[in-house]
Amino acid sequence: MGKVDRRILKTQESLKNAVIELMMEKNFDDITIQELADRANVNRGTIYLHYQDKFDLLDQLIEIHINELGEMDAWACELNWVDALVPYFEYFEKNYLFFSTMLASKGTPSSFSTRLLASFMKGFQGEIDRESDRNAGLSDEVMLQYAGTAYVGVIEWWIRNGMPYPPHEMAKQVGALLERSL
Amino acid sequence: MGKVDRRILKTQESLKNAVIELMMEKNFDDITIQELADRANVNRGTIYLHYQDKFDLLDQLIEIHINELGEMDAWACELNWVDALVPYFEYFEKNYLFFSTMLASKGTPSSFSTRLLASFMKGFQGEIDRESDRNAGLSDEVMLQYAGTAYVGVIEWWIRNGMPYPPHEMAKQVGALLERSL
DNA sequence: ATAGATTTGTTTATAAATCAACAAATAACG
DNA sequence: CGTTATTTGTTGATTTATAAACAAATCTAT
Repeated sequence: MGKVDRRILKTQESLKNAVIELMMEKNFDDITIQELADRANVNRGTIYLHYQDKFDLLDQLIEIHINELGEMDAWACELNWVDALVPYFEYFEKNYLFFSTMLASKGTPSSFSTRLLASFMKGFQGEIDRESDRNAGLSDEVMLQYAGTAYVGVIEWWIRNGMPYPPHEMAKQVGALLERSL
Repeated sequence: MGKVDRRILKTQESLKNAVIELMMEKNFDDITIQELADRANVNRGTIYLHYQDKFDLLDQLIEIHINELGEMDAWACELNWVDALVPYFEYFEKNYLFFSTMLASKGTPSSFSTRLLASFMKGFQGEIDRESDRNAGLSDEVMLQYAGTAYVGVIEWWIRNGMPYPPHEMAKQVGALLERSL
């Protein structure tokens, strides 16, 4: 895709930061378009040039992160689980503000955790061990659901508790557990 | 004056921050217009919509601070010296990055210290004690030059040394000294 | 010194952001 | 309920920022 105009990127980043900031201060439903515009230092009308409404804005913000997480698969598919997880936890750490806000506000529209889970399960699909007979009698569906919810659950816990372990330590432990599960 | 378009303010602030940032990294003369544009995340041509060249940009940046310092006189003219100085040192502290960069780079065009000195001397003019005969035999010129250079000198020292005393302490000491000098 | 590469300052047309004004939808409240 | 106020989404005219291209000036090496 050709390069996007610099102004668009600036505006969108301001708005995305504004959403995160405001969501830390109040419920998403209580945020008004004017507030978003003020916080992002952008004209109210400008928002409508990019988004349908504030829900759309939040959706796109979520989508960006889901996509970025998805793209990390390509890099990781050659490594073992433990090493593959390191960049993920580093990503969570880097975008701590976003994830903690997203996972904290339970009333978030288009449930963030659900989308995260779906994304992870899709990423796990090719990784199930069918060469050995270790998983004979286990269905893909169950295994994916099992590993997916476990992974999301651990991330939620880690974020909510202020990231008590460094990313590489999390990768090591979670990687070992995932290896056993798939 | 009517309110300025939001885009103008954003662009100018980005550029002014960019100058300060780059001046901390390299000599002003070595900074290129393209670098400024990149750092400010602004098109190169946009710079010419606001400034003649990089010298003009720096000049206007300086002018803003000189003017803001000048406007503080109005607030302060009723107080004694010590109290009057507090907001000044708070201002220096708040804009630490600017002042330290400006006072550090000796090769700065349109010598910043000189302009600062002129501004202070002008502010001191009405403050010389002519009611008592304490200053009989002393010319305004000498007294202004004396107090002005002393004041600028102390500020330079304070900034260069990482502001070793809090603003109110500086105000107290410098205030006492200025009271004796004028 | 001079050939080659950067940097500069200007110009174009185009795209994006702005402001102000508006009616319609929602919320707040007596 | 009804009425006031707020928020929303859209519009149109205008301003600002953008990218790309250009010649001229300045820097850099050889």
